This record gives sequence, C-alpha cells and structure tokens, in this order.
Amino acid sequence: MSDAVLRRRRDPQGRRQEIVAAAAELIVEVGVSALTHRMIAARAGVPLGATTQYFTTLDELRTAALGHLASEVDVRMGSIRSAFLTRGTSPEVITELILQGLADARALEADRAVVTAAVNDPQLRELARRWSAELAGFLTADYGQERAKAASIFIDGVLWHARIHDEQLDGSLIASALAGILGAPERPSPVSH
Amino acid sequence: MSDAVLRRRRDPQGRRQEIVAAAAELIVEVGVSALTHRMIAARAGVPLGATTQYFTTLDELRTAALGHLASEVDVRMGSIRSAFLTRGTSPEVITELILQGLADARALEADRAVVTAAVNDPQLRELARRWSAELAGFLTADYGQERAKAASIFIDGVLWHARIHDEQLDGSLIASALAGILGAPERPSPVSH
Amino acid sequence: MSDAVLRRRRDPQGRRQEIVAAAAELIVEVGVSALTHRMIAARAGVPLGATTQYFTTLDELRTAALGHLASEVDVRMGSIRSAFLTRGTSPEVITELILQGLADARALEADRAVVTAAVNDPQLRELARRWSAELAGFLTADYGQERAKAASIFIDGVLWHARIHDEQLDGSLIASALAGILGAPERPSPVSH
Amino acid sequence: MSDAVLRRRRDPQGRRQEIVAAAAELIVEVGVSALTHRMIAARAGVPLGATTQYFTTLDELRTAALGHLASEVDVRMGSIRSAFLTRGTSPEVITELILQGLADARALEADRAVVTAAVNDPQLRELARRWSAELAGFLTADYGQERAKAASIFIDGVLWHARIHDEQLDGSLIASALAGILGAPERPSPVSH
DNA sequence: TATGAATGAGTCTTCATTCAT
DNA sequence: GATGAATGAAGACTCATTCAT
Repeated sequence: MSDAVLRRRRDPQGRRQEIVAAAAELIVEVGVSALTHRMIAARAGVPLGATTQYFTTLDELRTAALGHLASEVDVRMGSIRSAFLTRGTSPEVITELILQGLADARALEADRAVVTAAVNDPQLRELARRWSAELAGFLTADYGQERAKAASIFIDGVLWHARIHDEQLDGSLIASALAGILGAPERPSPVSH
Repeated sequence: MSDAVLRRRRDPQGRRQEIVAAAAELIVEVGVSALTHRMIAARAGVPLGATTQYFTTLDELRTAALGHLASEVDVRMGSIRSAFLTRGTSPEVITELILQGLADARALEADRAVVTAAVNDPQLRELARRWSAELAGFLTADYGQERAKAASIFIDGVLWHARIHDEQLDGSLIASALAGILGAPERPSPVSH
Repeated sequence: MSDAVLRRRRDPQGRRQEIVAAAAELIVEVGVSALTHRMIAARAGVPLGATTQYFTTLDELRTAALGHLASEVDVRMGSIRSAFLTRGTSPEVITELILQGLADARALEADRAVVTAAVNDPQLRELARRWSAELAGFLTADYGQERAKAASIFIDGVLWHARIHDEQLDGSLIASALAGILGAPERPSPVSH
Repeated sequence: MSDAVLRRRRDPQGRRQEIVAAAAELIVEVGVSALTHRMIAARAGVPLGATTQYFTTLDELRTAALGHLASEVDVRMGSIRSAFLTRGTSPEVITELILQGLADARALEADRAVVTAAVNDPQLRELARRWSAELAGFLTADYGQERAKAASIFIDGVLWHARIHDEQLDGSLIASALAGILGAPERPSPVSH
C-alpha cells in the first residue's frame, strides 16, 4: 500500500493511452520521422522506460500513434455519415461539414498528418484509400459513383488547400463547385426535402 | 598505405548535379525527413565525403534537392501554360494535360513530394501557393476567378488521389467534374473553337 | 543478436566521477583542446556512450573536468591558508609550502593545467585571478599589498618554472628571493616567533 | 608571360613565409591545436593546396609556425641582451625592458603562446628552457647564478600575470621586487654608473 | 608547379534498445 | 512491473592528405 503511493496509480491501459496520445500529438507537430522515445516520454510525462515497456519497438509505437490519429479521423467520418443521414447530402450540407472540418484545426492537422505519412507508408495508404472510398460511398446513393468520387476528390483538394494556404476558403466557392460536380441528384435524397 | 583507389575523373559541376539528383530521387521515394548523407552518397555512387564537399550541411543539400524538384514542376507548369495558349482551356484540354501529367510518374512524384514537404517548410509553401495561383490564373480569363480557383483545387485533389491510389483515374470523370466546376466560359476562349 | 555483453554494475554517481577524473587526467596530460570523447571513454574504461550520457556536450564535460582540477587547487589553497594561520608567513614557511606543492606533482599539474587553460577561458581566468588575489591576501597583513602581490607573482613564476624545467628548484633560492621581495614584516607576524 | 599574369608572381620563398606567418598569427589567436590547413590558407590568402605544397604535413607547418614565433622571441631576447650591454642590468633597466615587453601585446602573446604550447611539447620546452637560461645568463655576471635565476623566474611570473589579469602591473612594484631579489650587484656592473 | 577536387578516417552527438535494480 | 542507466550503432560534419589536372 505504501508502495502504491510512491508510484503512479497502476493503470497500464491508461498509461498506454497517454503514451499513444502524446506520440500522436507529436506526429502532428513535428512529423512521423522526427519521433523519438525520449520526446514521447517527455510529452506524456512518463519515464523513458515506460515507452519501451508498452511498445517493443519505436515503430510499433509509431504505428499505434498513427492508428490513434486514424481513429480520430474515423470518428469524424462517423459524424459526417450521421449528418448525411439526418440532413441529406446536398452541396450546402457537404459544404457546411467541410467548413466545420476546416475550423477544427486539430482535426485538420491529424487528417493531413496521416495522409502525408500515407504517401510513404503502405498501411496508411490503405487507410487513406478507405476514407476516400467511404466518403464517396456516402454520396453514391444520391449522385452515382462517378460524381461521388469526383466530389470526394475535390474535398481532398480543399483539405490540402487549407494546409498550404493561409487564407480561409469561401463557403460559396466550395458549394458552387460541389453543385457543379454533383449535378442534380440522380434520385431525390430521402432527407433533403 | 595500400590505397590503390582509383579516383573518379574530376567534374565538379557534374558531380554536384549527380548528388542533387540522387537526393531528389530519395526525397520522392522516402520523404524529405528520411534523407541521410549516407543514403544520398550510396545512391549517387559517390563517397560519403563528396556530399559534404558540395553542401555544407545536409539541410543545404535538402534545399537544393527540393529546388531541383521544384524546377521540374516549374518546367511542367510552363508547358501547361503554352498548351493552354495554343489549345485553349476547355475541360477536355485540361483533362488531357492532367492525364499526361499523371502518366509521367516521375513528374507526379516530384510535384507531390514538393507539396508534401511544403506543409512544414515556409519557403516551399510559398512555391506551392504560387503554382496554385498560376494554374488558377491560366483559367481566370475564361472562367472568372472563383471557378478557376475551384478547378485548381480539384486538380490538386486529383494529383493527391493519384499519389495515394493505385488505380488509374478515368478521364471522363475528370472532364465531367471540370465541366461542372467551370460551367460555361464567361467569354469564348479565343482558341477553343 | 549474440551480444552476451556483461554490463557494468550500476553506479551513476561513481561513473560520473570516473569520467570526470579521466577527463581531468587527460587535460593535465595533453591539454584541454586535445580532449575527445573517445579518449576520455578509453581512459575511464567506459563505453563511448557513457561520456555523452552524463554530459550533454563535450564542452560540458570539459568544464566539469576543469572544475574538478580547480577544486583540487582550492583544497590546496585552503591548506595553505591554515598553514599560514598556524605557522606564520615567514619566507621559510612559504618556501616549505611551495616545496611541498612542487613535490606533489599531481597538484602542480592540476594548477598549471587550469592556469594554462585560463588564458583562453574567461571563467577560468576569473578563478586564476581569485587564487592569485587569495594568495596575495594571505601575505598582505604582514607585508603590505605591494610586496604581497610581488611575492605571489614570484610564486607563480616558480610554479611555471617547475612545469617547464626538469631540474628541482633549490629551496634556498626560493627562500632568499622571497625574503628579498617581502623584506622585513611591516608588523611582527603573530605566530612566526 | 600571359600565364604569369594569371598566377601570383612566382616567389616560393615569399609564399612559404606568408603561410608560416599566417599560421603563427592563428596560433596566437586560437591556439596550436585549433590550427587547420583551411584556416591557414584563408588567413594567408593562398589556395588550400599551397599549404600542403610547402609543408608535407600539418604538423610540419605547425612546427614551422611555432619556430617563427620562437624567432620573434629570440629577436627580442637579442635586443634585451644589447640593452643590458649598453645600459647595464640595474633593476630599473630590467623593469623598463619588461614594461616595454608588456606594452608590445603582440610580442607578449607570441611569448605566451610558445610557452603555453611548451607545456605539452618537448621541443618547445627545450626552447623555453633556453630562453630562461639565457635571460638568467645576462644577469649572472652581475648578480651571481642564484639571484639571476630567481629574477628570471620572477620575470616569468610577471609575464604570466599580464596574460591572466587585465590590470596593468605597476613599474615600481616590479622594480622593488627585482631589487629585493637581486640585492646589491656582486661586482659593479660595467655600465650602470 | 599550382590548384582545388576527392576521399575516408575520425569527431561529436543522438537514440533505439536492452536490462540491472 | 517500473525505471532509468548502459551500450553501441548510426548520423552529421570536419579535415588532413592525396593527386588529377
């Protein structure tokens, strides 16, 4: 009991999470390749040994952290899906969701960090592809496969644009472009009217 | 000593180029942050010391390599401009140019490598922004600023898509999307008919 | 891997000391500017990495080693002071202390190493000045400031002489010179008779 | 002839001297161990290759430069000797010569650089010993061997003092100390009266 | 002969990883 | 289990030295 006070409360699962979260933060800030055990330990506020206790290699930890970021994106993806389900997939709704995404700097950075890393990481590429397909999938029912895919490509462009440019993209520009890409719904969206 | 090493023929200019080219290749393959002197020397087929003879620091070499890639993009940008001047800016022409770009894997990789690196490098960001603006600029005369910008964003999306996905993007998808985004020309393009 | 290496027993404090001591030895032997991590590690009998584990930079280690030597000098300075207090400051007593100092090769070397390094190191210069002033201070009460300072300068000369020449300096030479420099005590030393 | 214009005038001896002089300057400024070919070439305003053309190894060049400094000291030694011959060796004359020496910062630095280097260089030690003996020799005729040696030791102390302290040493302090050390001349100096 | 490019040994430093405590 | 000391493999960078031109 007296020993339990000296040490941090035993909570392996929680500690693991802290480490992963710290690593994820750092990936967003300095990039995947700059990660080090020491850096992560410092950020997480855990001793150096803890980082190797929970993850055999740095690579394993890196993977976990990237997975963590990916899951953040997944969460957002889920909320987009439910927004589409309740509010339809009109260009205006999509635009609003995009603007919301752009406003959440943290989420944007997480997303771009993962996608950037994906360029040189097969596993992440798969992930990025899945998201891309998922987004397109949401729109396919209403606009057909081709247009849905084109829209998802455009959205990807918007996200990259935000990462490189400082200016805020105009909502009407996005909405018009989406409208142009998507054209009229192939069959009436169940919710949009 | 028994170093009967045969030294390479002297050609400073050429050697410098070889090193930069090797570094550029590696940036494309493994990303900027994974670059090391050793890796570059091995790829260029020069001794380790040669990399530091021509570039005081690795950073300097990195910058030169990125510049090399950037200039490749600039060249392509120039050829796009002249294509627009002679053939107009109809969605079909744009699409054809994009497909040409996608077909040139090397060019695509150079472009994406620079843009990826741009996320964390102010100087490259500026460059990326300039390209973005340039591309939009080509289209502004015919379609107005808003649509031109939206089209350039879409094109950015297409390039990213190509980098992440293995499948070949369909030309008709691109053309339709561009047509949707650009709408009818505000005033007839002088060349397109 | 087959590294059946047997690791040294853990003793951070001790190891740190070993490293500093090895560095100090080497400064005495080869001078400050010739120090290298490898040399120190070899002398201390520790692996290369140990030297950087305990000292972030070589400069930090150098400073610690110089400090180590300086503290040795400080100790001797203290014993000189107490000798003066109990036995007075007659030229004979001073001479005896100097001869003792010269006999302790190790102490002599420490002193010379620090003073030599002081020529190009502001911090050490301050230290050397302090010792100089301290030594003169011991003698000021009995001989006045001027003569005390002259004596301390002479003593410095003696120490240098010993470092450069191999011959042993004669005690009577030192005593006579000191007697000539110091003249008669301004007021009777409380202990010397 | 037209080729002679492109290249520096052929003057091997002169060039060699320039290099040695540059090296000597640098030894005084940064110490023996910091010397590099490149540094010397830059200072001398000659191409890198010239430094290895005239000296097989850096060590050889270093030695030459140290010799150059030594010869400067030798010159001063000669002028001291002749001053003693014409003006005698009274404490006042010695003091004046010392003060002159201290005033010539360049000469002082040369002397200290050589002596400092001598601590770890057998060849230079020999040189330093010779100077020491020489100086003592000048005074031996008038004051006997013991006192002469004591005086030369004191003078060495004065030179070191000047290197470490910023304050200017008082002439009267030096003169008094020398008078105390030397006592009355054993036989009248031929010139001093 | 004079020059500076070429080479690789050696330096400092950082870290992943192992493992004693 | 938890911690941080221990180790050595790289990595960036500097330079003496060699030698093609």
